[in-house]
Amino acid sequence: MSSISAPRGVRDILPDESWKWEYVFKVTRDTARDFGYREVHLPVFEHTELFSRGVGETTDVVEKEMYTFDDRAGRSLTLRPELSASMVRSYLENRMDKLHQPAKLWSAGPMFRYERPQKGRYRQFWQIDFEAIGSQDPYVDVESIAVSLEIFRKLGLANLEVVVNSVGCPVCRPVHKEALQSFLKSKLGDLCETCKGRFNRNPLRILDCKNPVCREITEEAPDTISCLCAECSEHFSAVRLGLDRIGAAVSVDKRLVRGLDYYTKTAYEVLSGDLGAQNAVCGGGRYDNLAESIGGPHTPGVGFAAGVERIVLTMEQQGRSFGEPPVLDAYVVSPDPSSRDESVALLYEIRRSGIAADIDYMGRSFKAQFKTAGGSGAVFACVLGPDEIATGSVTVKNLETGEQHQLARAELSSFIIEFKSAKVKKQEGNLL
RNA sequence: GUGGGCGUAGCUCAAUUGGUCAGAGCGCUGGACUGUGGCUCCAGAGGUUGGGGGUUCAAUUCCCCUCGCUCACCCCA
Repeated sequence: MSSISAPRGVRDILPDESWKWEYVFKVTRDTARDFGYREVHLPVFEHTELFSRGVGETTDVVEKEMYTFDDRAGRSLTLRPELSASMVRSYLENRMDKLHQPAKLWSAGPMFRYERPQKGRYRQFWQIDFEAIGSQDPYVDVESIAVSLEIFRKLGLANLEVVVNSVGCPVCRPVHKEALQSFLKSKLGDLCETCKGRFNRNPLRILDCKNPVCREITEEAPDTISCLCAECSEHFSAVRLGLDRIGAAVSVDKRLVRGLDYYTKTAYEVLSGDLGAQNAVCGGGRYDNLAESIGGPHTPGVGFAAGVERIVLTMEQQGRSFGEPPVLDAYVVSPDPSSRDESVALLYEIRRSGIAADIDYMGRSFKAQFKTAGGSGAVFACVLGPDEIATGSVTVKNLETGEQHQLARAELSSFIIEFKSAKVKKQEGNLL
């Protein structure tokens, strides 16, 4: 095959899968409404500076994973690798600080990172993102975590591990950094190569290293929690208390460190036990300095992002329901070429009444049309041939029961609609 | 960016220790008396065995390169 294929690391979400995504988005949308978050649509590319300053120059994401290019006017633009920076940019640019606070916003869409593709890791991947900007109340942290857990609960996700930590603020971070560096100084030679590099640039990440040797060494290392300033410490206990109060099963992981520089205080992650190495299904936290780092006034904020591919993957792994896939209500069958025009007219008639319907466009035989009708998932086959035209009727066959009768053509739509609503009621009855 | 595994019809896979026309199931298309699907039966279409090069009388099977997939490192959603 010499035809063009999709670039590495991206994939097509085809109909057999897209309806599952729809379900995830529906649950997300409903939950957003329940929690008072409103949807925004943000651009897929931004000024490169937004990310280099917002996310952090020394982060892996910015250093080696961004899709950056110059546009025709020579501006450096970047395909967004994450959403928080854009969300805060939008908040500032649209003066949302003048509106009711905090601004509770959510969004969903594709993100782009140049990484080696792997299970649950793509170069274009979808995130759902929730941000609450403008408040430093610990209960907003709690709510942010709660939103994500509620979405996962509704989706039926199990085998999740929710971990939380506090990474401090500009006051306590340097204290911890120093304590950590002086602790590690003598052991520097034993650390893995990447951690040696991290020692000066980003020592915090050494705590997060999965290398067993590094883990061993950092076992006794000072954690962020022990170095928190009074304010951060108080905030963290309030968050934990709040989580407790709402009954969220969350454990503290002192080693949890997020990869993006803007996080302050609360950091949290939701891990799935049914994914491979890429097991983070959701990550987030507080970022009280993000707005400042991109040139705005000091503005506190908390949020999280969840990976849609990973959510769907986990759900599939766990055999969760995605609701019902969309199917047609009716398939119009034309027994004879002479009646096709009328059949098409009927098709549009019933579609206009809100019935999902289709017809053959391949010149198939009568028999084959029925076969297609059966395969389409439609409950009804509606036959309109010379006989029916002569009597102003249409023959309706219930493809599930095999029952068939002739109706006046004008009654067809209401017949199908009534059947559908009766079916829905029956399903609801079964649920009760 | 680094390593391991893999790459045969639309899909899932088989086969040739290098040698006649590369197979099956599912799917697709058509048929099994005239206007009725799902089951069954029959038939058909569809592959220069990811692409390129090399070794050989001969390669889908061996070697190299490349592209892609996959898993792990890394990173994270």
